[in-house]
Amino acid sequence: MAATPKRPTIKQIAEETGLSVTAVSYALRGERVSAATIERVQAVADQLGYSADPVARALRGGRTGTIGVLVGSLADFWQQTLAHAVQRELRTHGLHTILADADGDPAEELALAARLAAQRVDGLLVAPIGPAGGDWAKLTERTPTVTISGRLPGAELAGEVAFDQTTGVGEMLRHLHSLGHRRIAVLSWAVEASPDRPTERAVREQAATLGLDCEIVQCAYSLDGSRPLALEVLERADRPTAIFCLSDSIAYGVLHGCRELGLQVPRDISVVGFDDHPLSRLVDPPLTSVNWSIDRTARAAVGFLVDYLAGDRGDHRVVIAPTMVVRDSSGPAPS
Amino acid sequence: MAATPKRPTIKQIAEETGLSVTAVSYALRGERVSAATIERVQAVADQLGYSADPVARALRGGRTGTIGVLVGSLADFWQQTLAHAVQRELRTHGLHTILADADGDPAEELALAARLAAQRVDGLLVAPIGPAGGDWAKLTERTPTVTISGRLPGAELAGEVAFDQTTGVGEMLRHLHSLGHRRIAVLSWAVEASPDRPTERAVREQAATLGLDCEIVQCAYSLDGSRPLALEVLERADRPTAIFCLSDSIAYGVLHGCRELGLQVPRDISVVGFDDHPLSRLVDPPLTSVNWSIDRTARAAVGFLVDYLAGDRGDHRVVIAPTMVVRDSSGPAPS
DNA sequence: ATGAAAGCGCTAACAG
DNA sequence: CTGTTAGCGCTTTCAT
Repeated sequence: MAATPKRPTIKQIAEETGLSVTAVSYALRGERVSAATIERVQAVADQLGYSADPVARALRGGRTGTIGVLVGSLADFWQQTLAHAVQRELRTHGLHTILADADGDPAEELALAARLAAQRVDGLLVAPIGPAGGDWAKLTERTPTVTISGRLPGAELAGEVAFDQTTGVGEMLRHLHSLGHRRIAVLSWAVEASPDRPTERAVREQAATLGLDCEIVQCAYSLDGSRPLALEVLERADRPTAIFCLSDSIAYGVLHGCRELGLQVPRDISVVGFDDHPLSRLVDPPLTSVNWSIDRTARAAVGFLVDYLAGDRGDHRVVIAPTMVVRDSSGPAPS
Repeated sequence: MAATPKRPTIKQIAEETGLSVTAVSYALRGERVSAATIERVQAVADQLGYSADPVARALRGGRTGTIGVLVGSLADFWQQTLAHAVQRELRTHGLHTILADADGDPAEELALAARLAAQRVDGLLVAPIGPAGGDWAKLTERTPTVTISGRLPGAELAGEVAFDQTTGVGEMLRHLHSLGHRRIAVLSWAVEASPDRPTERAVREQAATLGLDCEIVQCAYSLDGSRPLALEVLERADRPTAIFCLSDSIAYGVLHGCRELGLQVPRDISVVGFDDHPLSRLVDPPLTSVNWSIDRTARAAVGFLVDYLAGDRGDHRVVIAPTMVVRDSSGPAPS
C-alpha cells in the first residue's frame, strides 16, 4: 500500500516508444498520427496496462463521461429502483454514474449537486425531494441538468420529466371517495422542510373539490420511518377510514403497523400508495397505488441529457401520466 | 450554459487579497499564516462562494474524502439496501460515496473498481458477485479495500466482512429437511459466470450430508429475472417441493410465479429466501429467510476502512453470523 | 509570515 | 505526422 507502484502514465509510454507525450496522447485517441505509430503506442500501453487518468482529464477540461445522479432519499424503495434504472440506462449510452443521496434533507441537495458538478460530471440528473431551496441558476448554467419530478429554483434546465401529480392524486382520491371514504390521512415526507410540494397542494385542492376531509401528516421516509407514525394515526379515537401514502415505502410501514395492531386491510382500513414499487403487487394485501413508469422516466431523463450533450437543444420536456393500479388494499369504507 | 462563468479559484482570492496563492492555500486550511490573514481570506472566499476544487486536489494527491462502493447488482433489493446503509454510514464519518454497480457481471467488477481507484477514492468497499476474476493485487495494493461477503483473487485487504454462508445454508436446509422436503431447487445467480461460489459449494455439501436432492439452477437476478425461470421450474412434472432462493429478490419473483400458476405457498410448495430484505416480512406469504444484519455489516465494513485510513492496521476481519427467520412461506412438504 | 516555482497527468495551440 | 510549450487548480518544498 505505501509501496505505491504508481499507475502508468502517458509519459512512460512516451519514453518507452521514444515519442513525445503529445504524439502518444494523440495516438491513444487514434488521431492524426500514422497507423504504425498508433499500433506501436497501443502495444506499449496494453503491455503497461495503461488507461488514461480520469482525474487529469477532468482537470484539463472536456468530457468526463460521468453523469451525476442525485436522489432525494435512497431510503425510499422506489427511488432506489429509479436510481438503478437510470444508471442502467446511462450505461447503455456508455456513461458512468455517480450516485448521491440527499437522504431526505432538502437543504443538502444543492450542496451535493455542487459537489457532483465540482467533480466534473458532464451532466446532472436530479430527482429532488420537494421544492428545493437555494439558487440553482449558477449550477445549472454550467452543468446541464435534467430534473425528474420536481423543480429547482432558478434552474435553467436541459430537460424535465414531470409527473402529472394532479391527475394521479385526483384518481386516487376519487377512487377512495367512490368507496365511501370521507376521512383520509395523507402521509407525506419532508412536509416541514418544503411545505409547498405540488403533490400536497394537489391533495388539498382535489380533496376540497370532492368534499373529503384530508389531513396531511408529516412522515419520515421509508418503512421504518413510517411505522411508528402509522401506529400513532391508527390508534386515534377518530381513526381515518383510509390512509393515502405519498410513497409506497411509506405504505409498507403502514401495512406493518396495521398488522401489529391486528387491523385488517382493507376491512378495517384502506391503505394506498403512490408510486407502485415492483413489490407492491406482492405485499399482503397487494397495494393499490399509482404507477409512473420507471422505465419511461429513466429513459426520458437520460435521453434528454444525452441529446443535450450531443448539442440538441430541442424540446426537452415530457409529462408522465399516472396509471391507477387498483389492488386489494383498498375497499369500502367501514361503516 | 456555454457562457461558463467559471467557479472561483484560489488564484482569484489571491488577487482580491493581494496575497500569493500559497498564502491563500494555507490560510484556507488554517495553517501557518496569521489569524488576521486567515480571516481576511475566509471573508473573500465566502463572498466569492469559493470551495476547493476536488479534482485539482485529487490530481495533486492526498485524500479526496470519497469512498468507492462497488456492488454486484443493484437489481437486487438487498444490495440496494446495503448500498444505502453503507453510504449512510460513510456519511457519519464525513465521507462521500461513489456507488458503482457491476450489474451482475463478474467480469465488470475489476474494471469498475479500477475506475473508482483512478478517480482517487480513498478506499474501496466491494461486495462482489462471486469469486471475481482478474488480479486484484495491484489495485488493492494502492487502494485500501474492504470486502463484504466475497473474495478477490490476489487482494491484500484492509478489512473483510465475511458471511457465515455454511451455517446459513445449513440452517435453511435443515429447516426444509425437518419439514419433510427432499427434492429442492436452489435458485442462484451468476452460477455460470463464477461456478465456484462458496454459497453453492455449501449447498452441495450440506445437501449431501442431509441426503437432500438439491438441484442448483442458474437464475438471473431480481424479481423480473427470476419469474420466468420460476415458471419453468414450477411447471415441471417432477416439481420440487421447495425452492430455496439464494436471494430474497429471487424469491419474490418465484412467489409471483406461484401466484400466476395458482400455486399456494406453502401448501403446494415452499419458497424461502436468503438475505431477509426488510419487505420479506410483508410479502404474501411472509418469506422465510436468513438474516445478515445489514446495519452490522455496513458498520463493520465502514469501520474497518476508516480505521485503516486512520493508520490502524489491527485485525480487520469479522464473520457475520446468520439468523434464521422462519415465517409462513415454508411448510410441510406436500405428500 | 509569506512568496516563487515545480509538478500531479493530460490535452490543445502552435509550430515545424 | 510529430514535438514544444502552456496550462487546468491545487499543494508543497524551498527560499526569503
